Amino acid sequence: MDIKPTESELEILQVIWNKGQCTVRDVHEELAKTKDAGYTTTLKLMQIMHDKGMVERDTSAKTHLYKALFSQEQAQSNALDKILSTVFKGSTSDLVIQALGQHRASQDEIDAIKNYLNQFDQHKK
Amino acid sequence: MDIKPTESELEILQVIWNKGQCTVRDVHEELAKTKDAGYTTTLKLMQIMHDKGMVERDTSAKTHLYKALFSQEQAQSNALDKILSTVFKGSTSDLVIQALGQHRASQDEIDAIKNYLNQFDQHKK
DNA sequence: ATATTTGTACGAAGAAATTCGTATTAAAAT
DNA sequence: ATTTTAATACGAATTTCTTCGTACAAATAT
Repeated sequence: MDIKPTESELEILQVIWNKGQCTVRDVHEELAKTKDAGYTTTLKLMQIMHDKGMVERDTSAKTHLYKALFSQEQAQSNALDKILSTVFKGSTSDLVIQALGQHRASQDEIDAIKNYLNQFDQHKK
Repeated sequence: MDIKPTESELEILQVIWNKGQCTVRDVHEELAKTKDAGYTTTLKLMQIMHDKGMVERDTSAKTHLYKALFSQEQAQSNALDKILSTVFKGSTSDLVIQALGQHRASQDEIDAIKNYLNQFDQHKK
């Protein structure tokens, strides 16, 4: 499958990933908090996402229920690949260092990353 | 300034960042290696980028010379912000760990990151 | 039962990004 | 000098994304 959600599609997917399953209204109310778009706009977008095969939906009841057909992790992986190739010349370490420099991580987060790296070392050894 | 290059614009910027300075032909030949678009398409895009204030150009000679008006680092920073908010729920450590897991870093890269993290610690202390 | 509310379907307008053809001019080659 | 090549300018077609209005159907409230 071709995972390349547009900007608006990602906004919607985020809501779906959070709730696991959503009606159009769920998504719309969530988006309405930070944005103002009409209800039918959200509806249409979700229908298009369905046409594209990004989400599935249960139409057994009047109000349809949508689920994502790929995980947030897959989207993350894709997003990383994309920016790695478009702005980081493929250098993961550049990306990591820049990310850490830019958004101060908490000590816990830093520890988590260190642990991760250490695990890696042991594995290599 | 508003830095939000489109997909095609990023492809072009990459070439410009690499060479530092480019003619349309430079860019086009580079892109032609992996893509096939007409020369005037690239030209037009670069003109639009100029209109948008993304690049400057020296028109003193017949063949114009283009330079980026923002650095790759700025674009990186922007790209990171964007995917952090759209697919990583703002969690830098998630992003970092996923990036490391996905693209095996070399030992040198891992060391570089560790050093970076250690520096951070000392600073905090 | 009827009116209102809540939902989907869908066409179409609008906006943004991409692509390309043609005109024109400047430089280079013959 | 003239022809050919290489460049820019720019309008316009195309495609993709976004937004919204209107039509209609089902559920709910009166």
